[in-house]
Amino acid sequence: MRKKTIEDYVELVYDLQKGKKRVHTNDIASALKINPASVTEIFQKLNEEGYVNYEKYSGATLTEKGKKVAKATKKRHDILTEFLLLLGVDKKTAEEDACEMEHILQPSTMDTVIKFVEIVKHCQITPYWLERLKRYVKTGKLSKCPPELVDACLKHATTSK
Amino acid sequence: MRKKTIEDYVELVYDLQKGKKRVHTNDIASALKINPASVTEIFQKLNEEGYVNYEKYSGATLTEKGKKVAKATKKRHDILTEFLLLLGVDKKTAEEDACEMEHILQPSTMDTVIKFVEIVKHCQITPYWLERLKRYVKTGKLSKCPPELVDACLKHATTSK
DNA sequence: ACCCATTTTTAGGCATACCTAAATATTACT
DNA sequence: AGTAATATTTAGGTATGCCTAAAAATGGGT
Repeated sequence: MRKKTIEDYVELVYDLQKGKKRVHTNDIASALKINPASVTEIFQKLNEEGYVNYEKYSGATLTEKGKKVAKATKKRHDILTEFLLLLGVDKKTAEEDACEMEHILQPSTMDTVIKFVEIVKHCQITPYWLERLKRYVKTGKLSKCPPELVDACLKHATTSK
Repeated sequence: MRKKTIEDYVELVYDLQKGKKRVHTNDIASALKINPASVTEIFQKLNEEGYVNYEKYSGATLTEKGKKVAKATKKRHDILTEFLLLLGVDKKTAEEDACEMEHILQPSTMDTVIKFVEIVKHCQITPYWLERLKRYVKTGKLSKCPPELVDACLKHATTSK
């Protein structure tokens, strides 16, 4: 199975598993609007590859391996969504694009994104130029950066080398 | 054909077309390290769908439609690479991840990325906190943001509302 | 405990994007 | 121009992730 397929399904099983013991083919099928028969096949393969414990007619639960993948994928998803939101992407689009990005970005890129989000979130304020970016994205108008601010940044940029 | 497949092949034809009249199945095959026979099939389908002019034994050229797709894809690719480089992702990884992202990001997300790159590039200096991010990515150590800078930003953030 | 509705699986099919082996076209050389 | 080497295509095959239709298992109501 493709990485994307494994991660997508395992993540969904993880979400649907909350509040119930086992996830049934129908749960996945209706969530994804695909045929239950297709989910049966997927479950069989996920079972073979050790991501779920699946038994005929009684649904599936995640194995430790599956849980690990699900949590990692979900974490990437959440961080990427937050990242896109910070940049000014609207919520729906951020969710959707994060859903694709979570499968393709390499670890070192994810690490960079994580640190980006971390820095911005731990700032006492939203960085000025991020606000500028959001305004630009929303209105299409780009304001000029105040010279005093450039100077202030410049001072720190050079002193830190 | 899948969007990704069309874009990837058309983009490659575009690159290989430079300096020669027609792109042959072998050119693509050796670039992608796949079997020439597979490229024949792809060319036939791209031809049917109007992205290339393909004729047996004589290779393919891009149609206007194909050129348009190739240029747009390439542009997205370049901007995404630049974006990731700005964040501190290393060159090789940036190229590779851009290559995947170029097919999945929605137009509004791409627009945001474009504006991000634009703002940072048109800054007289590299924004201070972007430098901080790069240092953090590289060294794993996160320096504290100088209070004066926070104050300066804060002033502009509030006055601009 | 039995029957009927619902859920789930099985079996067989399809498109995509790849493969190998064999056939055929092109080209380059003498 | 004929032939050998190379390039390209055809034919047939594979795995993936979906489908439909039909068979089989499950479970709730009386």
